Amino acid sequence: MPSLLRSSGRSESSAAAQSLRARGLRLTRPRRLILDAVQASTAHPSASAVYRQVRRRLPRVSLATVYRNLRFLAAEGLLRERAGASGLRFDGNTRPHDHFTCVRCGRIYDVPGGGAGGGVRARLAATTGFEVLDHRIEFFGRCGECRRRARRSLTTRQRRSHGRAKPQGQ
Amino acid sequence: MPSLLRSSGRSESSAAAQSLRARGLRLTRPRRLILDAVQASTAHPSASAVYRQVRRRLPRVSLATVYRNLRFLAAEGLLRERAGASGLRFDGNTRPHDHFTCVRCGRIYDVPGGGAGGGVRARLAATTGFEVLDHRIEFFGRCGECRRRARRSLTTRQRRSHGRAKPQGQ
DNA sequence: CGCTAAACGAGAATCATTACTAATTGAGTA
DNA sequence: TACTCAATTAGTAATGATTCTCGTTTAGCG
Repeated sequence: MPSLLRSSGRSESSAAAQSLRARGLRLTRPRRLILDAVQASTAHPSASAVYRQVRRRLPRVSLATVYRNLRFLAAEGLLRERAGASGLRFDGNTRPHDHFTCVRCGRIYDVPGGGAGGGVRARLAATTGFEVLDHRIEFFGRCGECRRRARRSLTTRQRRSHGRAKPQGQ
Repeated sequence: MPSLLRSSGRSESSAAAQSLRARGLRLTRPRRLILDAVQASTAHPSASAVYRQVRRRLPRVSLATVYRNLRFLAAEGLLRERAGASGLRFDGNTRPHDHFTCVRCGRIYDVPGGGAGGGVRARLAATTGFEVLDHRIEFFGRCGECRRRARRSLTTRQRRSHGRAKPQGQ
């Protein structure tokens, strides 16, 4: 059949695609969708979350393809990989920033950061003889939403004279 | 058989043991050996590294026991759990400190830290409405040993007019 | 078109971690 | 010292995430 309505028209013309092409690499449709899924999310998705998302548009995509490309895209610097208590996560925000993890709901928030980073890093470089190439700062605590929820249930508890509230995992 | 040569004499008298005992918990021999293994190491061992170590003195110990107790001891505050690119690691140093991971050899070093921490934390608490309970700072780069190694091979390379050095994983 | 390397999909294989269960052990008490 | 009960264990099965393999498809280029 002729090329009517071909979902992936001719080769990508985005900057990313061109940069890859120059090295004999391709920004295929699965790859593009995986990148989009991560970049569109602020939730620092896991590999399987990305898989679920990409599947909506490309139902036959394989989980292996998702893993393979998350790695690939991270190596190309188009996204960032980060390991934490909740396993591997991916971050479409490649600008320097810090993270805040809510210990109650498990959500990971981006926080402006960067500012203090330089100082922290300089301090270490001066102290040790190590060559510091990068650093990461993570905060743990309770996000605004969970603080409110906790306050509310605390009030309820006091009113009803009940036991302690049960925290829920992510 | 009667109790000749019982490897674990009478109950532990360490502060940790007593604190646990007060709550009906025990610092058993496997548990004690697991704690010792982590505390004796500066290498931030993985669960299986601890397993290998404990096995030397207690060959019949089970891997499940090691995992169970690493968790238990972390919950009791006797050691710290940390997740990173190289999976779950355990840290016998419960004082606040930061970490430096060498991207070449994979070793994780403790770095004094703490000092700058407070400021970093205060900044975030002020910026967002989040309640910050804890934070973690990690540095990445090349440790002294690896820098020396790199310099040496660089020299060699120059002498022989070769291509770029191949970094080796951890 | 036809070629070649890049990339894919499917499923097997691997690895770390957790769950389960019957047996053992420790600490207090009769 | 023996008894009892809950805590803890060893061993092993189950789970879940990630990686590997391999036969097939596809993009880009002559």
